[in-house]
Amino acid sequence: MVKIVSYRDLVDKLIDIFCEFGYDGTSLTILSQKTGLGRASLYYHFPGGKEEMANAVYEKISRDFTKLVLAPLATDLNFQTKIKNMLEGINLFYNNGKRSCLIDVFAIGSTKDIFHTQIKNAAMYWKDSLIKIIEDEGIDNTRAVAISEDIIISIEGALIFTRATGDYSSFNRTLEKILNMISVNNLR
Amino acid sequence: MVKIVSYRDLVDKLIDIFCEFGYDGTSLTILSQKTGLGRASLYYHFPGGKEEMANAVYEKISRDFTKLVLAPLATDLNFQTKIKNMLEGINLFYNNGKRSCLIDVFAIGSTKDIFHTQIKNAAMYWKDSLIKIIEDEGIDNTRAVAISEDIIISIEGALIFTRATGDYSSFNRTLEKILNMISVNNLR
DNA sequence: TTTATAATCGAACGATCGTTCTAAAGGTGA
DNA sequence: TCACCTTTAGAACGATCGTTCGATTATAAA
Repeated sequence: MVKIVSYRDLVDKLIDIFCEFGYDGTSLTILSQKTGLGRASLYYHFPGGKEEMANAVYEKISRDFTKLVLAPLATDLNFQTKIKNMLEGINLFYNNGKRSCLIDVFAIGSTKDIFHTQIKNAAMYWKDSLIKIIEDEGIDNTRAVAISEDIIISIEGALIFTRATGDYSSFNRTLEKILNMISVNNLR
Repeated sequence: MVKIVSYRDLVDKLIDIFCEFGYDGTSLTILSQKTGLGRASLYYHFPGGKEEMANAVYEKISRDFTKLVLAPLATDLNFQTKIKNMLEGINLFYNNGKRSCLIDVFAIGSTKDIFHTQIKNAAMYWKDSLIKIIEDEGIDNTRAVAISEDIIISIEGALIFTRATGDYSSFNRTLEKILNMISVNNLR
């Protein structure tokens, strides 16, 4: 096990734990065992307890997603490059499809109500960002909306399919498919 | 609330409950309140307790999926009709995208290890069924695999996206997109 | 070395978990 | 009415939950 030496390491470890067991399935006993910290030590770092740990995890994930996936779309680079960079960000964010649970963990169970609005806003923002840069390529709105949804849906679906089958190659295949699809010739 | 008058109604209700709270998030207190049955009454129907309830739920879902989604692919009808019937089955199975959690509930938390193999097999069988009928249309294997994965991934992704955004229309739009995609002219 | 703060720990708390208990109500055929 | 089986119910069990407690160790500046 990777030794935890900083707060950042601790949050990274919490991400793995919540992903493996889900929020409701993660007990303090599990958290203590997997992090190597005593129960009281966890409460020293997160006085709000389990819920504050989930918040820290969500905020870390949210920052990573913004940096790796959303930020590349807001640059001044050309269209193809922006999409390519976004897909590389997706690959990093989801660790080649191996970390497929990031949304589901918070979309199910006790955390559902807490994070639903934030997840919704993130999805909408992602979609709107894609629509904007596709429209900038001269594509009409209706088609831009369809393409944007298609991109996001393909990525999310590939994550689910990959987790179900254990076949990580299908995740990478999907990312390549998206990259091929968005050559300007294919857009129209 | 719909009154529960039979074992079948009870299992249907359990599906809704597990979908809403997840397996680990569903307590016996919740189960008792939502079904209107006392704790001991639940144990009368499911002596194995919570785990047996989850099994009953999974088996019901599995039967529905086989009947609504897989069976249409194994008929003697023409290709387009088979796909069309499958998509209608998907629409029924997922209730227009409103029941998007059927897989995730069992793929996360304590039930993960129990049902992982079964979920994997179901996904593979679905994919193989699609590959077979696409190859029957004269498409080579490599392309048939890609198309099959694309269909499943689009459906699963649309479910995730729909749950995140609350926009059920994108689910139906995705099903229509698949139907348009699989006209034999577009396949090659 | 002394002192102050940061970080750790396991024991123990009340609450809730899944489960089991005993008993009663409801229904059916004799 | 009676006996019998199905189905119901809530109280109570031990176990585990998330949380808090008092106290000890580690770190670092004085």
